[in-house]
Amino acid sequence: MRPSVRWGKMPELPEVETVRRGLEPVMTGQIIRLAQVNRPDLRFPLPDRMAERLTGARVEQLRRRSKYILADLSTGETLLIHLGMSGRMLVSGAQLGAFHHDHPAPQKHDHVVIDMEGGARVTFNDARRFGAMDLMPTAATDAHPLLASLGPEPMGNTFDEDYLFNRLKGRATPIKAALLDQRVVAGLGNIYVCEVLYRAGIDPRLLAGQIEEARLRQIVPLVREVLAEAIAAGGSSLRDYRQADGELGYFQHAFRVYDREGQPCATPGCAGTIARVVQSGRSSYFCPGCQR
DNA sequence: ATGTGTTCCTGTCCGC
DNA sequence: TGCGGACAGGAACACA
Repeated sequence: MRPSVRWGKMPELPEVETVRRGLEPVMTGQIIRLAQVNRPDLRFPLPDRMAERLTGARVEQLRRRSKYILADLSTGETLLIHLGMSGRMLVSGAQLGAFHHDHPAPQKHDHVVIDMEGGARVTFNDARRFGAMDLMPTAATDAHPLLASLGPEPMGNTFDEDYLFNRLKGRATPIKAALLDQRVVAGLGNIYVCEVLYRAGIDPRLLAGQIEEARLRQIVPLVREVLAEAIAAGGSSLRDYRQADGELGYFQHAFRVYDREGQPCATPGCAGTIARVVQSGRSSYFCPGCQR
Protein backbone atom coordinates (compact mmCIF):
# COMPACT_ATOMS: atom_id res chain seq x y z
CA MET A 1 0.00 0.00 0.00
CA ARG A 2 1.18 3.48 -0.80
CA PRO A 3 -0.83 5.83 1.34
CA SER A 4 0.60 9.18 0.44
CA VAL A 5 2.81 11.36 -1.70
CA ARG A 6 4.95 14.02 -0.09
CA TRP A 7 6.88 16.65 -1.92
CA GLY A 8 9.04 18.74 -1.91
CA LYS A 9 12.17 19.97 -0.40
CA MET A 10 13.12 23.20 -2.02
CA PRO A 11 10.37 25.66 -2.63
CA GLU A 12 11.88 27.64 -5.42
CA LEU A 13 9.91 28.25 -8.59
CA PRO A 14 10.45 24.80 -10.17
CA GLU A 15 9.46 23.12 -6.94
CA VAL A 16 6.34 25.22 -6.61
CA GLU A 17 5.41 24.44 -10.21
CA THR A 18 5.91 20.74 -9.49
CA VAL A 19 3.67 20.97 -6.44
CA ARG A 20 1.03 22.80 -8.50
CA ARG A 21 1.10 20.06 -11.10
CA GLY A 22 0.87 17.42 -8.42
CA LEU A 23 -2.17 19.08 -6.86
CA GLU A 24 -3.96 19.61 -10.15
CA PRO A 25 -5.34 16.09 -10.67
CA VAL A 26 -6.74 15.85 -7.14
CA MET A 27 -8.04 19.42 -6.77
CA THR A 28 -8.97 21.01 -10.09
CA GLY A 29 -12.69 20.67 -10.80
CA GLN A 30 -13.24 19.11 -7.38
CA ILE A 31 -15.25 20.41 -4.45
CA ILE A 32 -13.66 20.91 -1.06
CA ARG A 33 -15.61 18.65 1.27
CA LEU A 34 -14.02 19.96 4.45
CA ALA A 35 -11.19 22.34 5.25
CA GLN A 36 -9.59 22.31 8.68
CA VAL A 37 -7.34 25.08 9.97
CA ASN A 38 -5.27 24.12 12.98
CA ARG A 39 -3.76 27.43 14.03
CA PRO A 40 -4.56 31.11 13.62
CA ASP A 41 -1.43 32.12 11.75
CA LEU A 42 1.52 31.09 9.64
CA ARG A 43 3.88 33.89 8.77
CA PHE A 44 0.87 36.21 8.81
CA PRO A 45 -2.54 35.75 10.40
CA LEU A 46 -4.69 33.39 8.36
CA PRO A 47 -7.80 35.02 6.89
CA ASP A 48 -10.97 35.21 8.98
CA ARG A 49 -13.17 32.14 8.78
CA MET A 50 -10.79 30.51 6.31
CA ALA A 51 -12.10 26.98 6.89
CA GLU A 52 -15.70 28.05 6.30
CA ARG A 53 -14.81 30.03 3.20
CA LEU A 54 -13.04 27.03 1.67
CA THR A 55 -15.49 24.32 2.61
CA GLY A 56 -17.99 23.66 -0.19
CA ALA A 57 -16.07 25.63 -2.80
CA ARG A 58 -15.07 24.05 -6.10
CA VAL A 59 -11.48 24.58 -7.23
CA GLU A 60 -11.84 25.97 -10.74
CA GLN A 61 -8.19 26.41 -11.57
CA LEU A 62 -4.72 26.15 -10.02
CA ARG A 63 -2.34 28.85 -11.17
CA ARG A 64 1.20 29.83 -10.23
CA ARG A 65 2.64 33.32 -9.96
CA SER A 66 6.30 33.40 -8.97
CA LYS A 67 6.52 31.07 -5.97
CA TYR A 68 2.84 31.43 -5.11
CA ILE A 69 0.14 28.88 -5.91
CA LEU A 70 -3.25 30.46 -6.60
CA ALA A 71 -6.41 28.37 -6.40
CA ASP A 72 -9.38 30.10 -8.03
CA LEU A 73 -12.59 29.01 -6.32
CA SER A 74 -16.21 28.87 -7.42
CA THR A 75 -17.04 31.34 -4.64
CA GLY A 76 -15.28 34.18 -6.44
CA GLU A 77 -12.34 34.03 -4.08
CA THR A 78 -8.79 32.87 -4.71
CA LEU A 79 -6.69 30.95 -2.20
CA LEU A 80 -3.05 32.02 -2.14
CA ILE A 81 -0.48 29.50 -0.92
CA HIS A 82 3.18 30.19 -0.27
CA LEU A 83 5.51 27.45 0.96
CA GLY A 84 8.14 29.71 2.50
CA MET A 85 11.32 27.83 3.36
CA SER A 86 9.96 24.62 4.78
CA GLY A 87 6.37 24.32 3.55
CA ARG A 88 5.30 20.95 2.14
CA MET A 89 2.19 19.53 0.60
CA LEU A 90 1.16 15.99 1.40
CA VAL A 91 -1.42 14.32 -0.81
CA SER A 92 -3.03 11.17 0.49
CA GLY A 93 -5.98 8.96 -0.34
CA ALA A 94 -5.83 9.77 -4.03
CA GLN A 95 -4.66 6.43 -5.36
CA LEU A 96 -6.88 4.28 -7.49
CA GLY A 97 -8.75 1.97 -5.19
CA ALA A 98 -7.66 3.70 -2.01
CA PHE A 99 -10.17 3.97 0.78
CA HIS A 100 -11.21 7.52 1.38
CA HIS A 101 -10.05 7.47 4.94
CA ASP A 102 -6.75 5.81 4.21
CA HIS A 103 -4.70 8.77 5.41
CA PRO A 104 -1.49 8.80 7.40
CA ALA A 105 -1.53 9.88 11.02
CA PRO A 106 -1.36 13.66 11.51
CA GLN A 107 2.15 15.03 11.84
CA LYS A 108 3.57 17.85 13.85
CA HIS A 109 3.20 21.14 11.94
CA ASP A 110 0.21 19.99 9.85
CA HIS A 111 -1.41 23.42 9.82
CA VAL A 112 -4.13 23.16 7.16
CA VAL A 113 -5.92 20.01 6.01
CA ILE A 114 -8.18 20.04 2.95
CA ASP A 115 -10.38 17.02 2.18
CA MET A 116 -11.70 16.87 -1.36
CA GLU A 117 -14.98 15.23 -2.33
CA GLY A 118 -13.00 12.97 -4.66
CA GLY A 119 -11.38 11.41 -1.59
CA ALA A 120 -7.98 13.04 -1.66
CA ARG A 121 -6.61 14.90 1.34
CA VAL A 122 -4.17 17.76 0.87
CA THR A 123 -2.16 18.63 3.98
CA PHE A 124 -0.05 21.76 4.33
CA ASN A 125 2.85 21.14 6.71
CA ASP A 126 5.34 23.88 7.54
CA ALA A 127 7.76 23.55 10.44
CA ARG A 128 9.25 27.02 10.25
CA ARG A 129 6.00 28.75 9.42
CA PHE A 130 7.56 31.14 6.93
CA GLY A 131 4.78 30.06 4.59
CA ALA A 132 1.55 31.96 4.08
CA MET A 133 -2.05 31.52 3.00
CA ASP A 134 -4.62 34.14 2.22
CA LEU A 135 -7.99 34.57 0.53
CA MET A 136 -8.87 37.44 -1.79
CA PRO A 137 -11.37 38.23 -4.52
CA THR A 138 -10.27 36.48 -7.71
CA ALA A 139 -10.73 39.72 -9.65
CA ALA A 140 -8.18 41.46 -7.41
CA THR A 141 -5.34 38.96 -7.26
CA ASP A 142 -2.90 41.29 -9.02
CA ALA A 143 -3.49 43.89 -6.33
CA HIS A 144 -2.71 41.60 -3.43
CA PRO A 145 0.14 43.08 -1.35
CA LEU A 146 2.28 39.98 -1.82
CA LEU A 147 1.83 39.99 -5.60
CA ALA A 148 1.50 43.64 -6.56
CA SER A 149 5.18 44.51 -6.84
CA LEU A 150 6.45 41.26 -8.33
CA GLY A 151 8.52 41.56 -11.48
CA PRO A 152 7.97 39.52 -14.65
CA GLU A 153 7.84 35.73 -14.69
CA PRO A 154 11.27 34.40 -15.63
CA MET A 155 9.74 31.96 -18.12
CA GLY A 156 7.44 34.59 -19.64
CA ASN A 157 7.81 36.86 -22.64
CA THR A 158 8.24 40.13 -20.81
CA PHE A 159 11.43 38.92 -19.15
CA ASP A 160 13.88 39.41 -21.99
CA GLU A 161 17.41 40.68 -22.60
CA ASP A 162 16.39 44.31 -23.13
CA TYR A 163 14.30 44.31 -20.01
CA LEU A 164 17.05 42.90 -17.81
CA PHE A 165 19.72 45.22 -19.13
CA ASN A 166 17.55 48.30 -18.69
CA ARG A 167 16.34 47.20 -15.28
CA LEU A 168 19.87 46.70 -13.93
CA LYS A 169 21.51 49.68 -15.63
CA GLY A 170 23.21 51.80 -13.01
CA ARG A 171 22.39 49.47 -10.15
CA ALA A 172 25.14 49.36 -7.54
CA THR A 173 24.00 46.10 -5.98
CA PRO A 174 25.81 42.79 -6.56
CA ILE A 175 24.32 40.78 -9.43
CA LYS A 176 23.51 38.01 -6.95
CA ALA A 177 21.28 40.31 -4.92
CA ALA A 178 19.76 41.86 -8.03
CA LEU A 179 18.62 38.49 -9.39
CA LEU A 180 17.20 37.52 -6.00
CA ASP A 181 15.18 40.76 -5.97
CA GLN A 182 11.63 39.65 -6.72
CA ARG A 183 10.83 43.07 -8.23
CA VAL A 184 13.45 42.48 -10.93
CA VAL A 185 12.37 38.96 -11.80
CA ALA A 186 9.83 36.99 -9.81
CA GLY A 187 10.63 33.48 -8.69
CA LEU A 188 14.39 33.06 -8.64
CA GLY A 189 15.76 31.79 -5.33
CA ASN A 190 19.19 31.27 -3.89
CA ILE A 191 19.91 27.92 -5.51
CA TYR A 192 19.01 28.84 -9.07
CA VAL A 193 20.66 32.25 -8.96
CA CYS A 194 23.89 30.47 -8.01
CA GLU A 195 23.43 27.98 -10.83
CA VAL A 196 22.61 30.66 -13.39
CA LEU A 197 25.64 32.78 -12.52
CA TYR A 198 27.84 29.71 -12.75
CA ARG A 199 26.59 28.94 -16.24
CA ALA A 200 27.01 32.58 -17.20
CA GLY A 201 30.57 32.64 -15.86
CA ILE A 202 29.78 35.71 -13.80
CA ASP A 203 31.17 36.34 -10.31
CA PRO A 204 28.17 36.85 -7.99
CA ARG A 205 29.95 39.79 -6.34
CA LEU A 206 30.11 41.92 -9.49
CA LEU A 207 27.93 44.99 -9.33
CA ALA A 208 24.97 44.59 -11.66
CA GLY A 209 25.36 47.98 -13.29
CA GLN A 210 29.04 47.41 -14.05
CA ILE A 211 28.67 44.16 -15.99
CA GLU A 212 29.14 44.44 -19.74
CA GLU A 213 25.87 44.51 -21.61
CA ALA A 214 26.62 41.37 -23.62
CA ARG A 215 27.38 39.37 -20.49
CA LEU A 216 24.27 40.60 -18.76
CA ARG A 217 22.10 39.66 -21.72
CA GLN A 218 23.50 36.13 -21.58
CA ILE A 219 21.79 35.66 -18.24
CA VAL A 220 18.26 35.63 -19.68
CA PRO A 221 18.39 32.40 -21.71
CA LEU A 222 20.36 30.73 -18.93
CA VAL A 223 17.64 31.54 -16.41
CA ARG A 224 15.11 29.90 -18.70
CA GLU A 225 17.39 26.93 -19.29
CA VAL A 226 18.10 26.24 -15.63
CA LEU A 227 14.46 26.59 -14.60
CA ALA A 228 13.22 24.47 -17.50
CA GLU A 229 15.64 21.69 -16.56
CA ALA A 230 14.51 21.80 -12.96
CA ILE A 231 10.82 21.78 -13.86
CA ALA A 232 11.43 18.83 -16.16
CA ALA A 233 13.23 17.01 -13.34
CA GLY A 234 10.30 17.74 -11.03
CA GLY A 235 7.86 16.51 -13.64
CA SER A 236 9.71 13.28 -14.10
CA SER A 237 9.87 12.77 -10.35
CA LEU A 238 6.08 13.18 -10.25
CA ARG A 239 5.71 10.55 -12.95
CA ASP A 240 8.11 8.23 -11.14
CA TYR A 241 6.02 8.55 -8.04
CA ARG A 242 3.14 6.78 -9.67
CA GLN A 243 5.44 3.84 -10.22
CA ALA A 244 7.53 3.60 -7.09
CA ASP A 245 7.35 4.17 -3.36
CA GLY A 246 9.49 6.51 -1.38
CA GLU A 247 10.28 10.15 -1.05
CA LEU A 248 11.24 12.01 -4.17
CA GLY A 249 14.67 13.28 -4.85
CA TYR A 250 14.51 16.59 -6.60
CA PHE A 251 17.16 17.79 -9.00
CA GLN A 252 19.77 17.37 -6.28
CA HIS A 253 22.29 15.65 -8.47
CA ALA A 254 22.13 18.45 -10.96
CA PHE A 255 23.50 21.31 -8.87
CA ARG A 256 26.89 22.32 -10.12
CA VAL A 257 27.80 24.88 -7.48
CA TYR A 258 25.03 25.13 -4.88
CA ASP A 259 26.06 23.51 -1.58
CA ARG A 260 29.31 22.27 -3.13
CA GLU A 261 31.83 24.33 -1.21
CA GLY A 262 35.29 22.78 -1.42
CA GLN A 263 34.41 20.44 -4.27
CA PRO A 264 36.08 20.59 -7.66
CA CYS A 265 34.51 22.76 -10.34
CA ALA A 266 32.48 20.81 -12.90
CA THR A 267 33.70 22.83 -15.87
CA PRO A 268 35.95 20.66 -18.08
CA GLY A 269 39.52 21.87 -17.87
CA CYS A 270 38.88 24.10 -14.85
CA ALA A 271 41.00 23.23 -11.85
CA GLY A 272 39.02 25.53 -9.54
CA THR A 273 37.35 24.70 -6.24
CA ILE A 274 33.82 25.85 -5.41
CA ALA A 275 33.87 28.69 -2.89
CA ARG A 276 31.20 30.07 -0.57
CA VAL A 277 30.79 33.70 0.33
CA VAL A 278 28.00 35.38 2.27
CA GLN A 279 26.15 38.15 0.48
CA SER A 280 23.35 39.99 2.24
CA GLY A 281 23.12 37.17 4.69
CA ARG A 282 22.83 34.34 2.17
CA SER A 283 25.38 31.87 0.92
CA SER A 284 26.65 32.31 -2.61
CA TYR A 285 28.47 29.39 -4.19
CA PHE A 286 30.70 29.95 -7.18
CA CYS A 287 33.89 28.91 -8.91
CA PRO A 288 36.55 31.64 -8.62
CA GLY A 289 38.30 30.04 -11.58
CA CYS A 290 35.59 30.37 -14.19
CA GLN A 291 33.30 33.02 -12.74
CA ARG A 292 34.80 36.46 -13.20
C1' DA B 1 14.84 55.63 -4.48
C1' DT B 2 18.58 52.21 -3.26
C1' DG B 3 21.10 49.15 -0.64
C1' DT B 4 21.96 46.36 3.64
C1' DG B 5 21.05 43.98 7.91
C1' DT B 6 17.64 41.79 10.94
C1' DT B 7 13.91 39.01 11.84
C1' DC B 8 10.25 35.47 11.89
C1' DC B 9 10.49 29.76 13.45
C1' DT B 10 12.03 24.93 13.83
C1' DG B 11 15.03 21.29 12.48
C1' DT B 12 19.45 19.29 11.34
C1' DC B 13 24.16 18.72 11.29
C1' DC B 14 28.85 19.23 12.96
C1' DG B 15 32.48 19.87 16.37
C1' DC B 16 33.67 19.39 21.12
C1' DT C 1 24.88 11.15 23.55
C1' DG C 2 24.49 15.87 24.99
C1' DC C 3 25.11 20.71 24.10
C1' DG C 4 25.97 24.93 21.60
C1' DG C 5 26.38 27.19 17.39
C1' DA C 6 25.97 27.67 12.45
C1' DC C 7 23.02 27.28 8.90
C1' DA C 8 18.79 26.30 5.90
C1' DG C 9 14.68 26.96 0.22
C1' DG C 10 11.91 33.32 1.55
C1' DA C 11 10.90 37.91 1.89
C1' DA C 12 8.90 41.80 4.83
C1' DC C 13 10.55 45.31 7.41
C1' DA C 14 13.42 48.88 9.52
C1' DC C 15 16.94 51.72 8.84
C1' DA C 16 21.22 54.22 6.59
